[in-house]
Amino acid sequence: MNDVKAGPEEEWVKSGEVRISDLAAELGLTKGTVSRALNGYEDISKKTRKRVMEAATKRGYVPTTQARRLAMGLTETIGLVLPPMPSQPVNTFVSEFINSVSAALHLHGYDLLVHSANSEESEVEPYRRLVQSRKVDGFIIFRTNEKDPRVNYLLNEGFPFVTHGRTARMAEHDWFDIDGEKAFRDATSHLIKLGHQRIGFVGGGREFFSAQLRLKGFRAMLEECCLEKVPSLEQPGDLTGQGGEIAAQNLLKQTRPPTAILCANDATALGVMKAARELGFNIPEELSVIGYDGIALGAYIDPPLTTLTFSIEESGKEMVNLLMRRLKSPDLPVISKLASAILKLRGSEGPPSSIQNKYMENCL
Amino acid sequence: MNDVKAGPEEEWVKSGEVRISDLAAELGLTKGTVSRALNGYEDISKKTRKRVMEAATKRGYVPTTQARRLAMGLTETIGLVLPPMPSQPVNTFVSEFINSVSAALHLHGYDLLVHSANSEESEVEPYRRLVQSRKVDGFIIFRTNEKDPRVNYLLNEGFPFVTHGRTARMAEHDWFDIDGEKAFRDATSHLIKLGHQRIGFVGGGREFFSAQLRLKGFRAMLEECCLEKVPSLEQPGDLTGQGGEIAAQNLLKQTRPPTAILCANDATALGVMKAARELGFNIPEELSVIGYDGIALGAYIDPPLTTLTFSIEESGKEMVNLLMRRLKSPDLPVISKLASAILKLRGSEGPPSSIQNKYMENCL
DNA sequence: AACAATACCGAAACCGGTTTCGAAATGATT
DNA sequence: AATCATTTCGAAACCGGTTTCGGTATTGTT
Repeated sequence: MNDVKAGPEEEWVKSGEVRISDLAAELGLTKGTVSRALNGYEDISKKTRKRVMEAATKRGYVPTTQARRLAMGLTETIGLVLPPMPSQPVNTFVSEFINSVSAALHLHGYDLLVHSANSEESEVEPYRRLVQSRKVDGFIIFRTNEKDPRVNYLLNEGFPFVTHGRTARMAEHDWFDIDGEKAFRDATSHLIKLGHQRIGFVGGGREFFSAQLRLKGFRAMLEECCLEKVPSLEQPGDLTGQGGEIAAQNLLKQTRPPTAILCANDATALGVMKAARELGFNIPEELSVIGYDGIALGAYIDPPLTTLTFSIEESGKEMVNLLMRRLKSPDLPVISKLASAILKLRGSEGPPSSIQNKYMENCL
Repeated sequence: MNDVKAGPEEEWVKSGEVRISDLAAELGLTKGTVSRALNGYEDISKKTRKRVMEAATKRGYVPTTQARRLAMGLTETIGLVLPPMPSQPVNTFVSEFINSVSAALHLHGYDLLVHSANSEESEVEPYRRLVQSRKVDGFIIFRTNEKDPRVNYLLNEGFPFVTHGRTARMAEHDWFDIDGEKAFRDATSHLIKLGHQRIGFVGGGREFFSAQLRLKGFRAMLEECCLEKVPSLEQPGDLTGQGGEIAAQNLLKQTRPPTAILCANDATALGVMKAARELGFNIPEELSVIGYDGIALGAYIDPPLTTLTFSIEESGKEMVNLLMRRLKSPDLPVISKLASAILKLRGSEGPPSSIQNKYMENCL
């Protein structure tokens, strides 16, 4: 039933072979008229419009995208450049994100062009190429840095884009972000309420703005609860499992190790848990661990990883909305959207062992 | 230094604004001549060619992709349709795959169009749309089923594509695959050599050809080693963590549970490990578990997951090579490439506890 | 010096659509 | 019935390139 019998005398059965001029000739019209009939122009009589549309569906006419786009002067394509993959990609985020962005774009008739970044060349080079060759109408950018060369280039070029994550120039471009500061305030508060007094933090690289904001939220809540800020409990990381391992070793080998560790993402958290196991810390009895990202895998490890999670689907949808708005009216003021993450308790955190918990009454 | 000073009198500074006709006018040539000069035609004198190319680089001329493609009658774009994401996506594979495919395509001057599959419509619908609107020249298909509607459609349409994975019609199309049969023979052999006699298997859905082949390899090695085939030790799965959990419960609640479980992929293996923990089985002392996919996360759980792994980068590269060959000469005979997975020992397997191991001498 | 061969470039068609403009046909008005 | 407004469509330009074909200008041959 899926077969299409294509006799040699009816080669038109094969889809995608009929052009607008064929249709026009068959109907005794010009291609201009056919085009207007199909595109809903008002200066076409109902009768001819009907004739045209029937012939079009009967013959399976679908306009050639390239020609349409050339004529209309737009590509109906959005570019997404994958950042160079870290050697240990725990990136379930990326595929889900691509999926949701692509689906959202499709609703607007747009396509998604995915480009990979060659790590040998400059970060902006792929963007420059795509802009110059006019392959895309706009960009989706994710994993922003505070000072982001991509953002600088595109702003300078006046080329439309939306970022996932804030930047130093966030007042000049549309962006979507998760409120990581609030998220980490929440997570920190949760740990403090459980009784933790010494809480460690493993961040991302200095270049990741979002990681900085998470640290900020962590510090803010500590201060709000009158807990002293201990510099040695704040360790840098690189958002990978390995980075988490190293940071955790630095934390747990201290004479007074923390009773809980907040991690800038789940990959880091997994590294932290690995290091903790190897150093003989039981989780969550002797060490609570909380991650950020909500990767599904976290539910399958032992103990299941408590994490801050957000809807990737929503992220994609919102970003596409922002971008479409920008494309439609380039001169509108920039807008942004901040979504919040929620703390998904799964079991890798709990109250500290009672011995460690002797300063509880310090604060309210 | 990243700034481009664009005075109002030199709007040409902005990239992407100069057309081939502008160049031609400036040089006193026709656009046809300019085009041929830039594209290396032989009927252009060295002198003019030099003039043209210098002017082109000076003015930053880059041909408009859409126009070029329309004129040349090809899209230089390859389509990749993401299968509907399972609710529990442990798909680090997908992003890595997209990345490698995209990078490989770029070397050939091709772009990657990523489309998401709407789960409400037919599986082939996205392909049909992309073919009819002539948005792509070919497809990369992955996660094939034995009877694959997408393959049927494209074969019927005579449209170029390459699959990652075999199908029932693999003699009719180019494909790349990992030798899952051999991989599971190896893994099974490894377990048998460790002393395991009762080995469980958690497969993928019946529809996944690759999962069937893995089962086949498992059975083949059992037979080769004179171990009896126990039907109750072969459990179906669905390549998700949840499926693994359920299957593991079925296996481990038997009166004589297996001492090792082979899983059709890593997500399944994680589910199996979770269920095993909950039922009180220590891994690897009381139960060995082996997965398939080599996801990086497996190294961070406890115990680290032993798995069959292969190079996703190689997969992408090889598939692109096959597809490019096909596009260049559509009438060449179909070819295929089979790569092998290697067993990455990480710690989730070991010898069975001695009590269970009393039938050792049954076989050579 | 006359003629054939070659190098080089212009002209124009083409890819497959969209959109503007004007003219013909139709209908309404007086 | 003549005039005017509307409806409806054809003609042609256009988007920005590529490619074929043919005609000069130049060079090489005898």
